[in-house]
Amino acid sequence: MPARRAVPVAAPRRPRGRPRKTLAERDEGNRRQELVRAAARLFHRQGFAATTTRDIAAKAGMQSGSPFYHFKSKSDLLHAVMEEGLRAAGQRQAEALLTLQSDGTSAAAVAPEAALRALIRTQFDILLGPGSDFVPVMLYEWRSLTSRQRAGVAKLAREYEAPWVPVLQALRETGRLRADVHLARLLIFGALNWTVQWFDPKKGATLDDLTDAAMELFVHR
Amino acid sequence: MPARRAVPVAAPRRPRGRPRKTLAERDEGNRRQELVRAAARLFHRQGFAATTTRDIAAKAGMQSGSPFYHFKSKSDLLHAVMEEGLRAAGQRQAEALLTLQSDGTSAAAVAPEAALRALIRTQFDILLGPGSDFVPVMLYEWRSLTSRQRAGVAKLAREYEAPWVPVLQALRETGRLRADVHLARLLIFGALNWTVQWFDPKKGATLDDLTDAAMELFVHR
DNA sequence: CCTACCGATCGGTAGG
DNA sequence: CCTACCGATCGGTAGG
Repeated sequence: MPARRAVPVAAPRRPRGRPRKTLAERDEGNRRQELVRAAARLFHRQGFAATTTRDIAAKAGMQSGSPFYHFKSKSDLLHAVMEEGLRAAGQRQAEALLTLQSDGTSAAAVAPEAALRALIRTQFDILLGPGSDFVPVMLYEWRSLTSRQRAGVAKLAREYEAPWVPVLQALRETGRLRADVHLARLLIFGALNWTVQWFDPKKGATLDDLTDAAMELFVHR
Repeated sequence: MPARRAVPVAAPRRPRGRPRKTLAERDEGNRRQELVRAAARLFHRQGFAATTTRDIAAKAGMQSGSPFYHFKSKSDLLHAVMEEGLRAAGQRQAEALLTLQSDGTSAAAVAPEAALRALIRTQFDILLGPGSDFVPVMLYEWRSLTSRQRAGVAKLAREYEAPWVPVLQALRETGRLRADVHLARLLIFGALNWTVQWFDPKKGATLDDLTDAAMELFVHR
């Protein structure tokens, strides 16, 4: 048998195609998420412009340049915070509405009022509950997005807002709401969103108290 | 007659005491006010952190270092914007309430509802009417004050808010409001303050429309 | 993801 | 109030 031609020695064989993730690579998604979480908290507490990418890196345990390995720009980080916030919010809202339909109470009569209560309670949880940095950042920092990013976020926000309209419409038809439905929705959202500015759980009121007060304020007897 | 001793020639006689203001000096207050106005508009449009003192100087027709002749720091300028906003707002509110008392309608019955309408309408004017940059800046940028400045602004804000409570209390006693008075006031303020985020006069609704919608939403029949 | 760095910008000041 | 400037900070990048 002739000596085989020398072939370039291949590196130790590795499986073809997409490599199985090593431990470090599997971490990658987590590191990215840690950055988003750190950014959400800092943007919420200090505002976007007053937060440096160095602050965020430090909070995620990285060096100053490292966020830019995961995100093209500071504004992309802000965008990621908002998208994550709206995604989670939409999911929670959908779950709340589903629970409502399957809880067995006779739909027709109680429905719109119970639905509004569920929507409001969910909104308070998103705005003020544990881990609630993402949506407040969206509410108070959307000016800092590029206009292209802003358009995308606005679309997600409209999807989140959509389920409120038929509920308010139904309440209006039963005389429990007098105002124009669209203006009412905007005013109600303002009342809820503004709680981010003043609500302090240490002062005694709970999110349920807040929900009761809101229902009493908006829904007529 | 002996020659008089030479006396140092005095500069052209000027009146004693506080000098009459020259044109340039009379301008000084105006220049300061121009800075505050320019700052209010820019802080409102871009946010405090995203506005540079150079932006403000340029808008007031000055060089980059000149704002610091009038204000010790950027944060002092912000503080001046807020104090001016609250001062003007308090004055307008007081006028609105006075007009109410002297318009001749029999007080007892209509009073609380008419009073709430006047308060809301005034608030919309302050937030959305012509020249309405100052109070929105206060609402959305108070975090950027030093804690000492914040305490002063908070005190003025409490004075502005005070007249709302007895009005809401009276409405509650006549059954036109069901919610707790203090929570109701906070929720109502949120609904009004949030209009800064979405109200667009070009979309057809007027401040009177907004006032009607708010009254219909909050005041039960 | 770190190291080392750049270019730009910013609040603020001295001196007139 | 302008001129001229400083020191610090910041978003972002090259190269490994």
